[in-house]
Amino acid sequence: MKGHCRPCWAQAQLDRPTGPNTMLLPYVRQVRHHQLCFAGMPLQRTASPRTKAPEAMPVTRTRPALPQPQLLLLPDLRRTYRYGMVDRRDRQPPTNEWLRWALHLATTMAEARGFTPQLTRTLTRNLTMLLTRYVDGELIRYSSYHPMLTGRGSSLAQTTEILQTMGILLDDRQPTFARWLEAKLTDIAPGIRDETRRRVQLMHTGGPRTRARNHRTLRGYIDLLRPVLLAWSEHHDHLREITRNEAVAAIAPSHGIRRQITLVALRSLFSWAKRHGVVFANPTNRIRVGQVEPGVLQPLTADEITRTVRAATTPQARVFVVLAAVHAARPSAIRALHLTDLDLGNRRITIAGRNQPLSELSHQTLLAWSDHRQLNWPNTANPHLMINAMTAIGTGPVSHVWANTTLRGLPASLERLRIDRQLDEALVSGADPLHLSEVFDLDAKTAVRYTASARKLLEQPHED
DNA sequence: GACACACAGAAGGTCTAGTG
DNA sequence: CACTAGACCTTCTGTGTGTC
Repeated sequence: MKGHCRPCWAQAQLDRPTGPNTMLLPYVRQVRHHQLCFAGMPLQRTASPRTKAPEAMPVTRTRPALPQPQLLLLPDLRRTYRYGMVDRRDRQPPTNEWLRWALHLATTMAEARGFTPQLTRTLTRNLTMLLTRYVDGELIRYSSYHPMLTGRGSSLAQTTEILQTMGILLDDRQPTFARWLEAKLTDIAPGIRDETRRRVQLMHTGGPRTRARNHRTLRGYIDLLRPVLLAWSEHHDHLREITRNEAVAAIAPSHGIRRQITLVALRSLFSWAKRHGVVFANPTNRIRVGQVEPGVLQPLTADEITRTVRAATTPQARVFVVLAAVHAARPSAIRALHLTDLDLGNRRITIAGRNQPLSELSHQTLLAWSDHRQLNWPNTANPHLMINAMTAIGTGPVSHVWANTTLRGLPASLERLRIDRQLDEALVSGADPLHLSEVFDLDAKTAVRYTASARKLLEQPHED
């Protein structure tokens, strides 16, 4: 056993409980066992990060010795494909050790994640096709196999993941954000464009003194900045030529929140440019945004809520509606829920880090969903509570569109349900911000905003 | 120290094109 | 057919700062 897979050792490690919810345990066992049990391949011994265990814990495995990779492209994909169509019905292991390794990774992945037989076959075929004639030192370009696999409806993502795991993928896809940014910066004067690109890219990736911003935030900024930068490009070649008056004039046409964000984006750009010596002075200094008056949050009517509840006919829609309407959970928090966050035995759930009791309705809804999940995807390794046919073969969360699909077009969206729940609590509690903050773990200012709306509603009751 | 205001960013909703 | 990613617009939330 020394230096090789030891299922007994693995089992002993896995017999330790992993958390309050045991639903995940079989999957964890399966995945971790396969990570350890790599048949036919020697296992390297590594010391535990916490304790020195010189003769134990075979956790990482070796792969065929990989020389320094060179950009040696597959010369002729059609030829490669033809060679890939080898008849493997004799069940003999392939002679190429890279292909053997890839096929083992594929089998492991398929078993661990509960792939369908068809998906497993497709993945095997792809790898056979790509690696039958593979030789040490080659890198396989993503763009070289992408058109061929997509044309065949193959498991492109899984194939790419395995090549990446093996370290033989040359991912030449252009990042979506970079592509989008380039398109947005066209027709802008080079001196302005280049500095803006530098700033936005830095905000996107983050740096030693800059944390990475969400791409949606940056998209919002650029959408508002583009008309301003285009107008400046007609008369200027560089950011340092922009005066304070021009900055004021740039935000003058917009109003409300758009004006606010435009100024925030300009200020962010120029303050960075000033710090890095790109401009001599910051033209956005001392320009005030002005206060955007927050509106009064309005409660949903009984009819609106009824329509949404009736529309939620699928098990997953019921979970989203109940958690939003009863626990004021955000859709993103629901999508991020893991099985381990749910403790049906003790009737508790942890949403966004906050542990809370489950109501009877929530308990019943989640029980129904658990049954549905187990029935449809019994072998999935995805640790998320909410999964669908596509995410069941992976480990990621479902998309935000899927969460809203059944409620599309209805007045009471998940977000409205969440807000309505918090507003309702504010009305019932006599507009007490402390109570609201306690119940929903809200920031004090947010709680005050809700209670302010509640007070206005109590003074001027809604028509309904 | 309390408060109001300003700022910065995240996330929701919806639509469309593409993928498996 | 079910679903995702991306795009666009809108809205909500949390933190920082200036003033009294």
